[in-house]
Amino acid sequence: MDSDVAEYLRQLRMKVTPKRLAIIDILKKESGYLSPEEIWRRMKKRFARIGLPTVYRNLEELANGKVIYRITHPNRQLYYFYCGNSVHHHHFVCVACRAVNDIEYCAIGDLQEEVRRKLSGRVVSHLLQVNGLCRNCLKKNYKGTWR
Amino acid sequence: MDSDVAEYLRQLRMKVTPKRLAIIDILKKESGYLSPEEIWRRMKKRFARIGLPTVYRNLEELANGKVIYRITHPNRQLYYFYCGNSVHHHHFVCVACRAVNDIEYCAIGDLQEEVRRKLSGRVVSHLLQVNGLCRNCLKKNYKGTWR
DNA sequence: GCTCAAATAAAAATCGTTTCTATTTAATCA
DNA sequence: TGATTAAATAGAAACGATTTTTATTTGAGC
Ligand SMILES: [Mn+2]
Ligand SMILES: [Mn+2]
Ligand SMILES: [Zn+2]
Ligand SMILES: [Zn+2]
Repeated sequence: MDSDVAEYLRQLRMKVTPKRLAIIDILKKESGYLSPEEIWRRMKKRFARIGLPTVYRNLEELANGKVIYRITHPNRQLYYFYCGNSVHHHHFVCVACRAVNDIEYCAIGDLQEEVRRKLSGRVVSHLLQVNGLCRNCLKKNYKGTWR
Repeated sequence: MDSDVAEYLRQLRMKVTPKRLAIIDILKKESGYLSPEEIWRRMKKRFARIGLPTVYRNLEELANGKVIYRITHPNRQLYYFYCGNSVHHHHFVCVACRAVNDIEYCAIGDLQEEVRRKLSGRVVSHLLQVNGLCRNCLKKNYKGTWR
């Protein structure tokens, strides 16, 4: 359970430090995305000394290693969430409660096809994020602006 | 040609100022996206006095009015481009030369369907951007990192 | 032309993020 | 185990893209 993560970190040639594990644990327990500062606040409950730059650095490294992911937020600040799903997929983000859920559908095949046929170009990466209101926030009739 | 823009600005209740028109004109003439500072540099060739905050403010307001659009860049800074296509579509962005081309294909119907069926949620917006190398940069064998 | 809200210039501030440097720690191996 | 060493960290400082502020100018309506 936690040893998967440790093993995965070793594969990435990253040291298995208590703070790294804690950051992953915090994100695992959260259903939605968090900002570096929010993660830092939670870290301060677990560690007497923990610097904000450490949180930033680890978040970036973990995202590089695909242990965690970023969402694209209209305020253009950084937000991260944990996702253990290793097959290609995208995300449905609740703009009210910040919950992140997997979306299986991806039309990259058709997109590549159109780029090749009409533009003679080559697709290198793509970004698909679906935003909206999750089941719960829909029930609560949340007036949806981004959080 | 330029009066379309003026008319459209009036519809948006925005004053038709020379600087606003110049910003749109600069973006229209560009095949790719530009940063606020790059637009400012071009503006300084046309106006003796032009402040960077004016450029920022106008870019945001024009984007709100859908006269221009943003791209999502990995460095999380602001970039804008002009697009006159008024039907729903997405963009293919060349990471080498910054060219932006329209993509017609959009699977929003299927995505909404999946969100409703599997998550009982409601889609409010979606973000689809395809990145890669355009025809020309492919020819030049450009080693593609983002610009 | 006159009026007034909107737009602007210029300077300053903001603040999320990154960099720097000395210190600590995890991993390796004797 | 203890020594070694590169990676990780704390804390302070810097950074810089973007935003705010205030006085001045300008476009639109009459
Ligand atoms: Mn996922
Ligand atoms: Mn377009
Ligand atoms: Zn995909
Ligand atoms: Zn779409």
